[in-house]
Amino acid sequence: MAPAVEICQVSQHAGQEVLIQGWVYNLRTSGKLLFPIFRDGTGLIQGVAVKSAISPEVFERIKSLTQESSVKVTGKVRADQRAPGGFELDVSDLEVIQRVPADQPYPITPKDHGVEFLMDHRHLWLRSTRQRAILGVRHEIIKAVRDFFDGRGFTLVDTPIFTPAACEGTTTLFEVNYFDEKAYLTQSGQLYNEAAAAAVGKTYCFGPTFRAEKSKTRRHLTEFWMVEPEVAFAQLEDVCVLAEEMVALIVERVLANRRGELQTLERDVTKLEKITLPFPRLRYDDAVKYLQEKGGEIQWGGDFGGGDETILSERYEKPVLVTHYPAPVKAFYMAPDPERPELALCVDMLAPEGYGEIIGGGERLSDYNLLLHRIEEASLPKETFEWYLDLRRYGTFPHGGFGMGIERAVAWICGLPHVRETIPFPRMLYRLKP
RNA sequence: UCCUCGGUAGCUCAAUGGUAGAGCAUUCGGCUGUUAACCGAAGGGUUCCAGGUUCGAGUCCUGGCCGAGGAGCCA
Repeated sequence: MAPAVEICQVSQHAGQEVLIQGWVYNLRTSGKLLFPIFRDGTGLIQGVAVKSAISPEVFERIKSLTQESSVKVTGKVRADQRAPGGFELDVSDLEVIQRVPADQPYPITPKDHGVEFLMDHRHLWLRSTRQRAILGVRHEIIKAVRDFFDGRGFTLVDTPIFTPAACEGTTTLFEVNYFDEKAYLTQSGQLYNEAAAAAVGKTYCFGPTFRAEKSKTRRHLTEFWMVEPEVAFAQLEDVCVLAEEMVALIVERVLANRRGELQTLERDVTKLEKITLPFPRLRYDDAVKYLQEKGGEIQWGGDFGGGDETILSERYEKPVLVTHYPAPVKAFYMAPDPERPELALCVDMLAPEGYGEIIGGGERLSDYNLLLHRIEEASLPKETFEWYLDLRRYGTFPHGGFGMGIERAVAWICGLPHVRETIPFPRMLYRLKP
């Protein structure tokens, strides 16, 4: 029996007989020649079956294959310039695990499909070459993030998904029944990260977050994954440096390890190759001036709209760090600028090519009285924040951190028009299935 | 939530208010190097739903359902 080999490894088995286990990607016939293409999750390989070279039963079995039927194929690997992957398989035997019935064929054909149809068949759509490439890049980005923090002495501390209250207001929270009381699905691990930072100094969390925003745009999901580092005694500049170094590493790793995927996605890698340190910095004041010069409607004190972000991010070839926003547009826990208390010591990173905000963070408020005042000002329930206030009662400390939405980062690096393809099973305003 | 656009064969789309059609997919046939193969043939329809106008509605009107693009808000 020939050894089982993954398609990505066939180049090491040229001239040998191997067993490929996978699915039928496509089948072309030309009289007494058959060209089935197989995929196994690691790649594609074209098989060749010549009628005169194999048994009539095997020939008929291959000829009657349908798209996405599962098979075990035995054959000899041969280098061939005519084959799409450089190697093809001279099929000698084929076992059908399950033949997809012809009267109920695989719905996703190699032709065009609409968004709704593909989203309804997301569980099958994932098998396509393009979706597999995105999954690969997403994996690489997450691994790079983990390696980045692990390599710098950060401790991963998991934060809860059920929470008793909002981080930033309750209007955008998913409410769930928690026995006899209400709970909410977390929208950020931020507050818990601050507790963890006092325990381990440098921490990060990575997990799903939920926002019940009725946002229907190309950059919104109701469930998305976020990585959030928090560092004791870090100031705004430290946070900015941490953020840009993390993003630079992510891009470097994807370029180093996922060239093939980027090519599949037809990503212009020259744009990614320009993502080198340091990234440009821009204060909110100057950003507003720039936008006004460009004819924008924005007034000082307002937050940027999607169009504003696009204009700002298209000004640079690298991500830009925008700092010192007016405090009212930011979360209650942001530290004020000692020189201009109306400003927050915060930073947003806007990805280039109009991809918008991928990172938000800054220095946290460490003064007990001011934090209490902000909580009351925001009409937040003080009782549920008692534990958070404890962090200021018992050895309060300056600290800062940020959060990066994984899906927006994946969309940017892959060059995708919509975040729905960046996560295996997207949850959106009008999409809960499959 | 608001604005705009759309819903016709399994899929992608056509069809002046007048016989519902094409490509792909499926089935059958042809082809010994195909590259989303090609060539020939066949089967395949509650035109999203409910009303209305009309001699006649896929097409026009009203309401609903579903989806897409955008806005606000955000990562």
